[in-house]
Amino acid sequence: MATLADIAKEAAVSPGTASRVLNNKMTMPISQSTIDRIRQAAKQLNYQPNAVARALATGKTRTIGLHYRGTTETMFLRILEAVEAKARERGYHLIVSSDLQSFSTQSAIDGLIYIASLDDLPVQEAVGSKPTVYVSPSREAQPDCNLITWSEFDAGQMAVRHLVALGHQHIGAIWGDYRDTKIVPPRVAGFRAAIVESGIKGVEQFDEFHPDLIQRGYLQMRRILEQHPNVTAIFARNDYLAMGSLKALQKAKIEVPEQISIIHYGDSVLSQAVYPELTSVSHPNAEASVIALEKLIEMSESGGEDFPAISLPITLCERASCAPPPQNQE
Amino acid sequence: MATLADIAKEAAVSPGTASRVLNNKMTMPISQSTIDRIRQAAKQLNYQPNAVARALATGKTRTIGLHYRGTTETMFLRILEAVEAKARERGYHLIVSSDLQSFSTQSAIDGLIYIASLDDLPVQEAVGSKPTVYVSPSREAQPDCNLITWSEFDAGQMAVRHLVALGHQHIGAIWGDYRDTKIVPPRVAGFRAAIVESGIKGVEQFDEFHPDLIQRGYLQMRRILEQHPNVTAIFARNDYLAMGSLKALQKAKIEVPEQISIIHYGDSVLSQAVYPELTSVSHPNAEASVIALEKLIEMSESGGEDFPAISLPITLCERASCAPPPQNQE
DNA sequence: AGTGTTTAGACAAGCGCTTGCCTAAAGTTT
DNA sequence: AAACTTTAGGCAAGCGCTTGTCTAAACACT
Repeated sequence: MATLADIAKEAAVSPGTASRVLNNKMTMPISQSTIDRIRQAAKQLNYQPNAVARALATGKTRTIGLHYRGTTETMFLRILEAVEAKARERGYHLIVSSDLQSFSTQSAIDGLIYIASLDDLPVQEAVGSKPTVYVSPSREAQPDCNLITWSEFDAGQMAVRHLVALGHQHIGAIWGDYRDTKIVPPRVAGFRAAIVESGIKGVEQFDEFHPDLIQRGYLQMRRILEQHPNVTAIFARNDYLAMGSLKALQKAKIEVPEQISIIHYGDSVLSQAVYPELTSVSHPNAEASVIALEKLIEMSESGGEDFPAISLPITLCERASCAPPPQNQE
Repeated sequence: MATLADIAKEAAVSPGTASRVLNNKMTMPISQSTIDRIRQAAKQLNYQPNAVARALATGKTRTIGLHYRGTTETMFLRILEAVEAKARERGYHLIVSSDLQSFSTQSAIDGLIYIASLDDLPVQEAVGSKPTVYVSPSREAQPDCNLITWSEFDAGQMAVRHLVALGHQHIGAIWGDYRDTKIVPPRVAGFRAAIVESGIKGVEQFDEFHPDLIQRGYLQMRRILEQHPNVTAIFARNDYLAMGSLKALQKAKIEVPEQISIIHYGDSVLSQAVYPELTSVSHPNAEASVIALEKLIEMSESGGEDFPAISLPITLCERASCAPPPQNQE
């Protein structure tokens, strides 16, 4: 492993000069011949700067922490790939952990992306003085909260509006159980608001607990089928619950979407893996995380200030699981 | 941010002594009172050692690179979580990237886990002198290859044997298209060997190209249905192809597993998200990656030597998609 | 020829931590 | 009491790189 001193010696210059040349930090005039000599020596010795030494000297590791947690699971790879591609483009590395502790102990990161899909309270303290950007839906937006967010209310509303537009008059919601989360309630509120605004009938289901979300969706769907046979469309709170609901319908030999339509929140690879492919309301988690990265880099490099919440739009992703309700019903 | 010098001053000792105490590296006797004083000063000043400086001094970053690539997608989170939990336990961090380049440029890792699900050729050069452990199925095992592997042949064989044990006599394989990979052929070989050993009929399908694997599975399943209506069981090469096959069956209103059974290779979250839940032959990718991590740490810390391939067993994960063939058929 | 201004690069002080080596005081042995 | 061993801890040299400051040569100008 060649060091800067090696190449300095080879090129007969001081390490300082070599450093400036190789980093293109020409804070002072340097003759072309010297530049060439240094560059060539570096090439010849296959010089790779020692990232650790550089980090110590500059105080920047060019590494960003990515903290994930919650039900992001099916989305995670998509987020990671997007963020990582951007990081690579900017010459950054990503340290990934689902444990905040591991970021506090070490100080090897320049900043932290905190993806809170559930309701973890962002603990500013935990990361010491490193800048942190939060990616989280519907959080209360304080002035300088460094938050990239989107509206869960809109998500609930959008789902219902889509179904209503198709002609549905009786919609069931599969909530799973959201008593322990803080981000689902706005989604529920959006659902309810849209139900009211459309003057249609909505039924909500959140009993039938089961530790496995897919199973929970299955059980709750069955309950809806038993108790509300006239429901023609279902809104599932997340992809796992949607999978469970679909299972229940398939098992009951109910055609989707001919007899019952399904729409759900949070489109992931799962949505496209099943038959029929699921129409979904999709949140901009990956995009938000990429923006978080860019903000973080900006904060770290140019001493950017804390910023107010940035809100991204929810989108509807139409696939095959929604159709107009059957004619001869209700 | 308190530095070691700060706490040394506070405790009225030299930084060197403080370092030894806080790292429990008592290479020399130190009085209890001094120890207490240092510990207390550290606590009081909320001392967090600077990981970068330590890394520079010791030559160890306590960070491992994780390089993933290929069709690992649906498995990835499982692998990551397993590896990360172990890393955390050992006080290590993980830098994740799907681009090898980003590891070669920086020297901020102590070692690299190279997960090659497809057929990337492990390029030793690319990572400089850092120890690398490969996680890959069925690769030729050289003496000191630092490889954690498993048998794809066994996987193909196990799938068929399971179906045969259930009474199937006519099995179809959905291969997708494996001309561009090096790891699928052994799986195919295992499939064929088991077909021959059982004296039953096997048909294989790998035309009908479509860039999307799920779609490809769908199309190929349809072909099998058309051309080999007597097939009673399907082995899908991977989870995406299995999803597509299942879709095709569901669309054709064929009951799984009552009319046709499905088994596939590579159990992931997808296997459990659909109805019926898919029986699968599952590879030890996550376990292998964890072992890779441990090996790497050992190599880095105790100067462990290169090691020969470690082969892990394939396992069968029985779920709901396989059953005996319908009685009245063939 | 003497003074002022560029130009080109050397020097060295860190960044914060680790660790081999050295020394002083205290205790032990005869 | 002299010589030796132990105990306790200081000292300082790095790790490899960055960067502010200083200097020597080269050039320009009267």
